[in-house]
Amino acid sequence: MTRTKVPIKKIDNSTARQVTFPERRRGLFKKAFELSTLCDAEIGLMVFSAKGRLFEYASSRFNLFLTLLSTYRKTLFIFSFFFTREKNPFFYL
Amino acid sequence: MTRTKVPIKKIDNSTARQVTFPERRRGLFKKAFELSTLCDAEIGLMVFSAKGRLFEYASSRFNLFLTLLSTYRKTLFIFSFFFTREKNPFFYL
DNA sequence: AGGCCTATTTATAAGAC
DNA sequence: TGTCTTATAAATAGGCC
Repeated sequence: MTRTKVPIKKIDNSTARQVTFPERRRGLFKKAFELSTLCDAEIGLMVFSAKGRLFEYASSRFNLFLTLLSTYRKTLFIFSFFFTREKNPFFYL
Repeated sequence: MTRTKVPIKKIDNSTARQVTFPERRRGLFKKAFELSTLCDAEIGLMVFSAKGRLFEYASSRFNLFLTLLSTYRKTLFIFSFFFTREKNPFFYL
């Protein structure tokens, strides 16, 4: 239920946190798509889960931007260690 | 008022579109902050207005990512021409 | 152009299964 | 664990100033 108001701080319970993550992630991506569509804006959005998994959204032209970024894969891979709490991040941009 | 349901397509009226943009942009950034905080996720979000103005949000560790990106300013500047409908974009990453 | 108001739509937390 | 439900919180469209 947003049957109850939830304070905006890290959810203590791990299970509850893992349930909330995909729900709100989906909501965020939907909002990004709507803003881009309604207002003719270009949007790039990257979300790393606590375990370092990457989810991304890009409006049409932004795909060019992400393509550009892929040029720097090795550098970004190094940086991935900063984004994850895992010692061996399982994603690769 | 969401007194009426709005179809998700480009808002025809320019004034209405310009009113909606900052409102939904604020909403999107808030959602990004909430997801990052609640679920311990790292988020990078870039929004270009139709005129090419940049708005961005980054959760804590993502600032390192944006710092990295600044290394490629010149390349991104060239790309800015793809993001904007203006001939002379007034932003510079 | 920007800030409040508020009816209505939308998002979502917790339950049920 | 995943899907569906539903009560409630949150976002927001259009008015008004």
